[in-house]
Amino acid sequence: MSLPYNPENKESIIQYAKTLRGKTLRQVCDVDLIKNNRKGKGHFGQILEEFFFQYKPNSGSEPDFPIAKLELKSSPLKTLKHSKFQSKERLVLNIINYLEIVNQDFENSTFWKKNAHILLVFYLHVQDADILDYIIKIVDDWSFPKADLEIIKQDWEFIKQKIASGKAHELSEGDTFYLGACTKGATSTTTRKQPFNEIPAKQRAFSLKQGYVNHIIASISNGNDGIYGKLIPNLAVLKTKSLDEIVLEKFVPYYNKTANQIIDELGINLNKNAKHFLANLTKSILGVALDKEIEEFEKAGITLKTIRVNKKGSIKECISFSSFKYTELVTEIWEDSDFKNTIESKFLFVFFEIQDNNYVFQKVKFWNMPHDDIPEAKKVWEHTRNIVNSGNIVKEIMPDGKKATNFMGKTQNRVSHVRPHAQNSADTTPLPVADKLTKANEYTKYSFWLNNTYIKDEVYLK
DNA sequence: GCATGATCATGC
DNA sequence: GCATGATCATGC
Repeated sequence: MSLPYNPENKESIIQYAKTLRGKTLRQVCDVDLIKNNRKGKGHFGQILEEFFFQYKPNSGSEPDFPIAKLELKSSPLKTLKHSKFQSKERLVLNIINYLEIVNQDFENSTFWKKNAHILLVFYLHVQDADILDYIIKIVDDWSFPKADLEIIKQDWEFIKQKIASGKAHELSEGDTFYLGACTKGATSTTTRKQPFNEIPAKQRAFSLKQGYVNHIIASISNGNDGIYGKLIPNLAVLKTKSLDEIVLEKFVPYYNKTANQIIDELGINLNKNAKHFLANLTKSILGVALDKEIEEFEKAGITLKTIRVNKKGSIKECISFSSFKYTELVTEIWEDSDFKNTIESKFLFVFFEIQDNNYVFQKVKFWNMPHDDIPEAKKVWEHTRNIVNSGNIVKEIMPDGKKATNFMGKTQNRVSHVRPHAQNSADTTPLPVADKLTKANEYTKYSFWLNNTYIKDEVYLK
C-alpha cells in the first residue's frame, strides 16, 4: 500500500504533518479501525502514528522515521488568557536505559540519535473530551538552538554521572535545567536495574521541562519578541561553566554589601519603596532589564524569590504564590495540579539581611523541594480542596468583621499553609459550592504559601 | 513574637 | 482590573 508521503524524506513527512493543522484525529483517521480502548494518556500519539502516518508504533532506539532521522512527538496544550498557548506538561522523550547510558557519549547517545530533530504535533487539551476531538493547533519540526543544546548536553552529562555514581535511584527532575529525568511507567513503582548499585531505580525518561516546551511553542509561533532578557550572552561561556555556576558567579562581587552599595556599583536607579525592590535589585545583578523575563529561568522553570532575613536569623515573611481559583482547584488532580507543579520547580533563593534601613546581600542558593516534603505539601492541597468542595471555608465571623477560615494554617503543617492573597477582602473569585456559613457564592482570593520557618530550616540554614 | 487576615505598589 | 511580588496590622 502506498503512503500519502515519503517516509524517507524529511520535507515530505513535515509537509504531510502540517496538513493536520486545525483538524482532529476523527477528521484525518479512519475512525472505524480505531478500537474503543484507546482513550487514555499516550493514545493520541499511538493513533497518530498508526492511523495518520500509517506505521506501527515502535519503541526502539531509532527515531520514528529512521531514514529521515525524524522523531514524532505529540503533546497537549492549554490556553492562557490573551488566548496564548502553553504546554500542559513536560514533553516526555525516550526512556533512560541506565545500563547503556554509562557507556555513551552525548554525540552517540540514544537520546541524541533519537531526538536531534523532532516533529512536533501540539493539540489543545479539553477536559473530559474524546481524544479524537482534540484540535491540532501547532505542527512544526524542531531542532535545538546551539546555546540551548549546550545546556541540554550539560543536563545529559549530569544525569549520566549520577547513574555512573550508583545513584540512579536518587535522580530527580529538579537536578537539571532544560532536560529532566522524569518518572515514567504504568505506576510510579515501575523500576529498572542500575549498573553500579543493587537498589532498583524508578524507571525514568528524558523530558523537556514544561517551561522549555513553552519556549518552543512561542518561538514556533514567533511570540517571543522582546519579552526576554538573556543571562548568557554568548555560547563560549557555556563551554566551561554550567548554568548554575554562571548564575551564582554573578553574585560573587556583592556578598555582604548593602543594597545601596550594590545600586551604586551597578550604576542603576531603583525605586526603594516598591515591594519588589529586592527582586529588581536581583534582576539588575543578573544583568537582565527590569521589564524583561529571564529567558533561561523561564525555559528551566526556575522561580526566583528574594528573602528578607531578620537580624536574629528568622525569615521575615512567608512566601506566596499566585492566588488560586476555587473552581479550578476542585477539578484538579494532584499529579497535574498547579501547586505540585510550582513546588516541584527549581527555585533560586536570594537572601538579604535587614540592617537598620538597608539590606545586606548574604546568600544565594538554587533549591528544589526534597522528595519527602512533597507529600506534606500535598496534605495542604487536599485539605484545601476538601474545604472548598464541602462549602466549609468560613469558620467564624469575628466581631471586627474579619473572617476566620478552616483552611490549613501555618501551625498545622511543617511546609505550607493557605492564606489570603488579594487586593483586599472584596477581591473575590467564584466558589464551586456556596459557603455554608456566609451563603456566599464567591470568596476572597487565597493562595498556597511556603512557611517561613520551613524556608529557614530547609533552605537558609542548610 | 508569632500566626493569620488583610492589604500594598507597581506595571501592564 | 488584575497579576506579581511582596509587606502590613492586629489579637493572642
